[in-house]
Amino acid sequence: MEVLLMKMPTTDADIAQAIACHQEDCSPEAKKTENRRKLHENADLNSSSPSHEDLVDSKDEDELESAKAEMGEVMEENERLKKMLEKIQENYKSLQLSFFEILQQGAVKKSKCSSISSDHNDEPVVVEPELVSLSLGRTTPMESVKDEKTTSSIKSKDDPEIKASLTLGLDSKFQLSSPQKSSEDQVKEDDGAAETWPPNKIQKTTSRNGDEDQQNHVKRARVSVRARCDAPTMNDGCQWRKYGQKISKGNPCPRAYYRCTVASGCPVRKQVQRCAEDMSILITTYEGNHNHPLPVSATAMASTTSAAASMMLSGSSTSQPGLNGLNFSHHDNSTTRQFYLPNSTSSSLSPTITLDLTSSPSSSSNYFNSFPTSFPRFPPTSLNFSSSESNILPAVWGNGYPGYGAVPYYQTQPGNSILGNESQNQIYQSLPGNNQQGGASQQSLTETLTKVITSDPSFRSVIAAAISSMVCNGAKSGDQTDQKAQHFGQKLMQAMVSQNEKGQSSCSSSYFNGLASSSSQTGGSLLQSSLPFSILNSAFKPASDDKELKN
DNA sequence: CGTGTTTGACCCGCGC
DNA sequence: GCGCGGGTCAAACACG
Repeated sequence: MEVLLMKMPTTDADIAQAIACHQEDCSPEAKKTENRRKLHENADLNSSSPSHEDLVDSKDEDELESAKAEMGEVMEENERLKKMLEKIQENYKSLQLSFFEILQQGAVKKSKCSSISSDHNDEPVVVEPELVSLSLGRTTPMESVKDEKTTSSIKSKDDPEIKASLTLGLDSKFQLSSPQKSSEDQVKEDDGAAETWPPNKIQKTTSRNGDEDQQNHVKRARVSVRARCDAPTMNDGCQWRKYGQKISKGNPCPRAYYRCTVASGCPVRKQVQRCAEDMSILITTYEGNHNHPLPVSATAMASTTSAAASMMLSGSSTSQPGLNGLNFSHHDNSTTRQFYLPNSTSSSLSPTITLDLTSSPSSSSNYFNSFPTSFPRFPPTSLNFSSSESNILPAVWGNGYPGYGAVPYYQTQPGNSILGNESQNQIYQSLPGNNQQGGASQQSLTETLTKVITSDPSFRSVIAAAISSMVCNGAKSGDQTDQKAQHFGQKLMQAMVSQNEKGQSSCSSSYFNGLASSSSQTGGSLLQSSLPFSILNSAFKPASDDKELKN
């Protein structure tokens, strides 16, 4: 029986438990439940081999002893929890102190700058101290030294409470930064959304300086979706009109060009091409954002692409090189080549993110990869949501991260993105510094995963949408792996919610509570029946998430 | 007849 | 400057 119980946890359950056990060795609650389970097993074992004599007495004794043992353990747990609470309080106080200290520094700097500087650069002066004060370790270069001192003096970065606060700070930064966007940027965003294709021609006429160039890069963000599909195109819910076909070099299969016909003037285009190495894999590359309401059936993919694009763009524009000592390690070309749009001029100019919904064994080992590219600014990024392997979580999460150019935070807002640009920053932040090399423990990986997902709305929506895509496909095909994926998604959510309820700050748990509750408000989402995600809410209403976060 | 697809021509960026 | 390759256009065609 015990053997059965030991084997009972499927890989999905293991994953869920691995996520739940992200703090220290394992969270107290998890230990408690584990102890209870063991006690229960003992009781079951005893009861499963009943002797006719002394059955009642031995049972009573066992119960008594087990009850005593349980009480002792519970008391131990209680003590441990008390210590943890004290620790959290201490950390909170020191954080608060450093927070006010930084605020004061910011105020001093502000007064200095306002007295010195002329009137035209007021805005950065106002913005910067706020960003610094709330970033808690992620600062502009100007403040990095001071901030490093303050944060390092508080506690080591490995402290989960600190990390939670860090996430909170980043979200706060995100929230604050949004209203700081100048009206000019807002106009640019609107232009980007209402842009009519072809953008290339617009680019020709408008590309004069770096800012506009960046805007164009933003407009041309691409999301590539790899999925196994027998049909000529993937049914993503949108209406498309084919406007061209070309045989690209290096691939015998022709590439088809489609544009969205749901609304006239919609700038969204997609390219559909079969993978040269595996004809059953359909590579669909989306470009642009829809400027019209989408049918419900199309929201999943649209949210995926939008969130993924904005995630990558935000990361590329705001991350700092060598952050937390992380560097990208280049993957073997043999495993990454398939993700490229081969020799695509546009792909080399455009940031491209790949959502891998296939079950290709060659790609199942990387779930957040970055690839070497000839264009250093926007390296193609891959999110792999392979559903065939049950060991989806322990996979290595990106052995490194690209050294994007450092760009001041307040200068870069994705043109058509409704999402914040914190995504990748948080991913960088959450990743345990040097543990990424080879022997990273599963614990740290799952911890990283959890933190990233819980702290980032856009990334969350990417995962939500991607999983939903798998679930939807599974519903059609009845594939067992997709059912696994669905199960995994539910486990993932449950694990994260429970984990957040336990040890972490209220930040993440309320995040997910809000997320779970918001899914009921969305209405009509394909996800609702299968997953407690809300694509629309998570992808397009980050502000509401942050409100939840505050509460 | 309206809508969508096909396909050759054209444009443009990039590398040599 | 030239060639190559990706992306787009638009006339011709197919289909309901």
